[in-house]
Amino acid sequence: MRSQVHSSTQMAGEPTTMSRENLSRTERKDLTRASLVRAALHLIGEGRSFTSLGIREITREAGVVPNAFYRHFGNTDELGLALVAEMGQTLRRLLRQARQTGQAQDVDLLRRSVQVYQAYVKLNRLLFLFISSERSGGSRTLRVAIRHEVSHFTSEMAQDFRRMSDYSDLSTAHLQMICGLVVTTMLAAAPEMLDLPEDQPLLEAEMTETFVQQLRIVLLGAANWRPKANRVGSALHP
Amino acid sequence: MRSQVHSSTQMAGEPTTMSRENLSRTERKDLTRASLVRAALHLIGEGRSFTSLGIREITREAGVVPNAFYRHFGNTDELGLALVAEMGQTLRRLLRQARQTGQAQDVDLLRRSVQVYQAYVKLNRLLFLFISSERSGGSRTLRVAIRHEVSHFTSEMAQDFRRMSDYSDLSTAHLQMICGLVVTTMLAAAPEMLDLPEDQPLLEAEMTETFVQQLRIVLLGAANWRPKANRVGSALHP
DNA sequence: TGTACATCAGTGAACGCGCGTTCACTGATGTAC
DNA sequence: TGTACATCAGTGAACGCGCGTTCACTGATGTAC
Repeated sequence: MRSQVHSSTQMAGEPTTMSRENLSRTERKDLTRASLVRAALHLIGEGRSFTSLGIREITREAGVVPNAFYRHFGNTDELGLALVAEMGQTLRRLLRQARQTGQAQDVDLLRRSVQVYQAYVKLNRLLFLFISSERSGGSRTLRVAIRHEVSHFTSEMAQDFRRMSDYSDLSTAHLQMICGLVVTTMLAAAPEMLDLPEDQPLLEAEMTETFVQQLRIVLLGAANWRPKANRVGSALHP
Repeated sequence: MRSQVHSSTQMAGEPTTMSRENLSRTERKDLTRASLVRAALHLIGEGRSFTSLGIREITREAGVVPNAFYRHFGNTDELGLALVAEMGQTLRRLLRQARQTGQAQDVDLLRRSVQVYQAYVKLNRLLFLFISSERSGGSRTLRVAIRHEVSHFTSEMAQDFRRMSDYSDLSTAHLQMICGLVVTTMLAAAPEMLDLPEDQPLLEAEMTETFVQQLRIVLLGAANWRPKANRVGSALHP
């Protein structure tokens, strides 16, 4: 293993420096794997799109020989799937935290949730950059995987909605449709949050406000909306 | 100019075969330029992402020597900007057509508009594939250009909303916010429409229905929503 | 109208480069006895 | 516990390939007189 220390950023995959000593072979392998994943994320953070990353580029960043890549992944898409999995976990954590926040009786549940979301997007900046761009940009494999995670997230959110009195009489399909709208709005907001210049708190507050208003409109609409009977039928036989 | 005929697809940029004869130099140049743009779109249609297209690949598809590319564009991003411009025109045409459709007194304006939109997405399939994937995936230059076209489109839509009685008392900023939500929903729906298998009319009807319901919820919410006074202030000084 | 010259869209060959992937290897870690 | 062998994460060199970009060019089109 090279001792080469590269780039000044903290590699989150390696808890402490020189931690490779006193580890089993499996543990060391996992560290290398993690550092490949972190390297890819780090390159994304420098403005590269995941799709355009190459094996040599990633291994160079991770401080490992190109060939070593194949001990962990068959190709870059497989590494991408690891990132998608991480994204799935992040979204699940997000929902859990939003739920806790919601249980404390709160004057403005929506605004609190938006703040939780915003904090999450900033905290997981690189992951959100990744999914924003690969959700429709990248390889078919990645797109399918991301869509899968997102629809899973939507379903979990629908479960939570079920418990709220405003929506308790809606069918599962309709709840899914409503949460789909919420999730679309959330995911569209993420890249805009990430593009904001750091030193513009006013712009950020404005954007947050717009985002809160949009979600409020969606929820207001959803609370007042009820399906008309037989609409699918009439769409099929107009 | 090579006489090589390649690929079985109709090149929309060349109105009739052998049309190059009897044309001025400028006209021929424009034809080549158009065929480069069509070539890029065609490759997108084969599942390639625009970001990953190379100059050699595009010129090969256009039946022209790699070097010729530089007579028309400095790099692939410049070609992308041509596609963005085309997209802008398409969106403006869409709005015009939706407006005409709306003027005929119609029992269900929203559903009609959705049908117009769906037809447009299918008709301009490759363009919508392009913007879906480059909107957050590609180069910074392209992203900015696309975002610019989209916000222009949003503003025009806000103008149209202003004339509707349900929203006539809202400020420009609020109309923009509402239309932003509508546009986000529309753009998110496009790739899903395009991913549908051709031979599944039931699935398509279901998706259309979901899409109509989502927009109905947004409009219903927007019609009932009115801004609370001083909200930005309270967000800034919580 | 005819001629001499300028322009310039597209050609064809060449370049250096970084890529993905292969191969045989090394030497520390793990395992069986 | 000690020894002999197997495993396998990471190495280093090499390969063939397609890429972007350059250069001098060709010959039809356009222009000036």
